[in-house]
Amino acid sequence: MSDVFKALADPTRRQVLQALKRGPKSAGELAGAFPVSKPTMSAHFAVLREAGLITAERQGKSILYHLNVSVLEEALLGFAGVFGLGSDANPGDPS
Amino acid sequence: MSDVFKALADPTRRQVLQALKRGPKSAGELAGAFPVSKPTMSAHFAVLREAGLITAERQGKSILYHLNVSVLEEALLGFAGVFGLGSDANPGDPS
DNA sequence: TAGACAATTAGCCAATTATCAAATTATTGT
DNA sequence: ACAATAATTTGATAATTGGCTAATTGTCTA
Repeated sequence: MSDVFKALADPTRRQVLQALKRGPKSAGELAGAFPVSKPTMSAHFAVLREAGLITAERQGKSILYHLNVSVLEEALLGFAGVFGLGSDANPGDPS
Repeated sequence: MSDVFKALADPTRRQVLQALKRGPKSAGELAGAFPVSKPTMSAHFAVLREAGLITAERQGKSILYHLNVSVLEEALLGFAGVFGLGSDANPGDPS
């Protein structure tokens, strides 16, 4: 879970996740949308992959990245829940 | 907002926030609860302060730290909302 | 005001991170 | 098999981070 928050600490990586919201995109397509080199983007993809936030799927010459919403949800809402935030009834200790 | 996610990237800092869930605690009290030196904890407090996640209040010799839940909520649920996660109806574009 | 206590700041080091250009791997089409 | 395309890996470097000890600042009390 720490890996997820570490991954989310970088603005570029958060934007990559948002870019994948609508559906999978290729590494090149994503790289083209940010003002950094392809190798740098590749490193960001690796961080996101290792956190489980995205998954890679080879499609011919390209590699398609998919957002893994459930991992994001578990981390974000899970942590929020500890503080009694979010939709939940009251999983945070109400003592 | 990036400051908040950066602050949340460190496990010790996340635990500090949880420790403050029940109410304010002094710097020393918090420092005593973690296996790192006081100066190191002080640096963590500074990061949390600059992110707006905690606020400091001098109380005699001690400094009391308060959790600022609203900042946490805004960051966590705000970002989650972008992905259509959370309690919200559907603020995420449902097109 | 001197001493004790609480916390931060200063100064340093090791490890990690973000970045790039160049080289490498993998795949497709000729 | 070769050339072209897509992406990653390698190798280098600068900046940031997390940690420590020692020194400093601020506050209380004797």
